[in-house]
Amino acid sequence: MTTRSPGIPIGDTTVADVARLAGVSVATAARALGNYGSVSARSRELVSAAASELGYRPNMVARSMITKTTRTVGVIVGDIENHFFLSALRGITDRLDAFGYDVLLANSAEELDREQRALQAMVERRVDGLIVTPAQVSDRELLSELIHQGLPVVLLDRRIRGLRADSVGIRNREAGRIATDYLLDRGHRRIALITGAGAEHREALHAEDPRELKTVRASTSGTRASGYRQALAAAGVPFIPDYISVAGFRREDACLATLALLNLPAPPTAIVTLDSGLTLGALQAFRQAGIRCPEECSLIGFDDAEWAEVVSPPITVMSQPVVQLGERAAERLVQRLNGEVLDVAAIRLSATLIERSSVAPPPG
Amino acid sequence: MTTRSPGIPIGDTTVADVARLAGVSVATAARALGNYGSVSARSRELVSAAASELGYRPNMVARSMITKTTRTVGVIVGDIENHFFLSALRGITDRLDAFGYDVLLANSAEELDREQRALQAMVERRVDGLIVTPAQVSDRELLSELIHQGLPVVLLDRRIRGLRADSVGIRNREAGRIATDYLLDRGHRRIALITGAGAEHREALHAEDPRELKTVRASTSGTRASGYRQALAAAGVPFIPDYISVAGFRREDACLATLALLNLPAPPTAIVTLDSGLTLGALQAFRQAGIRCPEECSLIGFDDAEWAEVVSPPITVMSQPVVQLGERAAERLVQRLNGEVLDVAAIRLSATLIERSSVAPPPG
DNA sequence: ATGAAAGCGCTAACAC
DNA sequence: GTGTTAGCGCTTTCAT
Repeated sequence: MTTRSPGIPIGDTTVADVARLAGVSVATAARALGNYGSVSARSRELVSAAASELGYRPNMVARSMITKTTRTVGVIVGDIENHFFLSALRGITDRLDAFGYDVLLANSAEELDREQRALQAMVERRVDGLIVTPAQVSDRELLSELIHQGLPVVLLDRRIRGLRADSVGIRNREAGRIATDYLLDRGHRRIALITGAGAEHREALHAEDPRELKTVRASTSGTRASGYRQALAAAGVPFIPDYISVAGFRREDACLATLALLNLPAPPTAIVTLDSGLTLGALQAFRQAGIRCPEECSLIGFDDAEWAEVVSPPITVMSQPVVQLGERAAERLVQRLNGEVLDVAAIRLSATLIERSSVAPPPG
Repeated sequence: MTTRSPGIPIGDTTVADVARLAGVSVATAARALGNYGSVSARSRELVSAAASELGYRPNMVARSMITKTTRTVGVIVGDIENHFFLSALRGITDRLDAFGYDVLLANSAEELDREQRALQAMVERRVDGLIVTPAQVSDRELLSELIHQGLPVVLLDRRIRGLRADSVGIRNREAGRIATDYLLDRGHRRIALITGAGAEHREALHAEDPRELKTVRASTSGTRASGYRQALAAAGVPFIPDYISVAGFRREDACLATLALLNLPAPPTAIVTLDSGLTLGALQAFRQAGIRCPEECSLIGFDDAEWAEVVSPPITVMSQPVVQLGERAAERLVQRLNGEVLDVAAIRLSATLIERSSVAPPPG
């Protein structure tokens, strides 16, 4: 039940008003309201009665002014429509909520300037910490400066070389290796990989010398590709640059890439797609080209999307514990927010292979 | 290039510091920095030089204190993992970003107390406005009070009876009718509908008297169901309560519901699912029961999910312009934030039917 | 165009 | 346990 009359704008009544009505000092009222210091039971009652009569609502911005903490963390995601971020966000908000933090959300849309603007805005709003999925081509300048200044930052999914910040993600190389090994074990030798990495990484990904991959190592794709090459090498299967297809980020790109792969003189008998959007694209290509999966071409994807077991064939995937990833990022951040002194850590969780029906031995 | 030395915490330098270094008054420095009032070109230069030398960063919280505006809008979504909200969020953040507003995000997880807490937190943080997808069972008390106090609020997707707030969504009755008509036109007479509405709506949805639907009209499901019944009535097809299946919100619920429907003495020859998760569940059930779609049972879903055209069969859906819905909500809110005096409006966009291959004439 | 000074609503010393 | 007071960093009269 609300005792106050309607039409009174929010924030019209202050602690001073409450104090006056309760017949106590502002300090006492503030203590009672803010639940700190010591207040007698009687004062507490008086104050809370006055507060509810006046419809008092604490003003966090005034409080932040003094305490220099906003209990807000900024979250910058690369692409808000990507299911990965969505689930991660779920983990982040749930955990953060439990610790009493609110989330200021920004979508960089993988654009550098939007990321920078978001970063700027968050600093000006004095967020207590940041969880960031740096855009593909990220300017480490500002982020790095903020970290130096002591702002707690945790990087999600992607890492940035030389940035002294915690990061949370899966063991990408291992995941790439497991997926490839799985295919190798079933007899595949012509295994293609479709990645969504930016075109700027094409050369490194195609290079004969695996050490070139170092330049793209910060990207999840580069690391997964490196796992793929490790697996091939271990099995004595030669690396064929043409089998690495650097598609764009959209599904259509992956569809085209798959079609191109299928038209190669020696087309692959199996394909690994590095994210769920790409998997969808490959599936679409199979359909268009009339290729039966897994009979004619096997497929293994990344990320266990909601549709993965409903499509036909149900897709075998490397499943990332996405919600957990978000949770861990939030937890790590909260530790720092609590003032714990921690070494910079790269928190890695394992992706797990979920066997379904999109992989079979190669034809013939 | 950053001129300041590292290690200086954010917010350590204030306008006063800048003013001192620039040799001007705080007022002048503030005017130059905040880009208001009038400042001579010379002062402006002096100030901005001093500012960058000191690495000055405006403090929005102090500014908000004075201006009583935070340039922040709160967004409360019902289920952050639902693709619908995700896309809507994309529309919201993009538009809001363009207008210079930041987003404070909260996930109510369809729980009333979390919604209330989020609302409370946002008020205390003095957001300038709110975009809310009220939880299924929403307590209109607080929201209603806030609206009365003049806080701009726009409701997304769902509406709340008796709440004087703008709302944005699709024409649900029309959409329900179109989907049903489409099936009717192809000869179906036994058409089932699977909704995710809470169990509390089961009775009203099953009632013989369509007027009962009024009680669930605020829910999107109720209104869509009402369109379904309109269509049946217009075609002279009797309404069969058993054909309305009130599933939970999870995919498994829909799967079970579909299985039950299929086991009816006179099973439906077509099914309408009211959201994409339910569609996935129905598909799963078809697979489990070995039912061929559309040959044995047709299916028409709501929401054009990314996988809709890749599954087999590709699903015919009522596509909601989700991103646009988010954009319109944001735009409407900004208008109010700008002080425009507007009547309360229910902004309705149309859903469109996307024909694919999950609908065929009934068997036999 | 500029400056001095008065707060915004709250918390944090510091007395009592 | 309570009150007084001094700010937090900024904007905003109101003079000049």
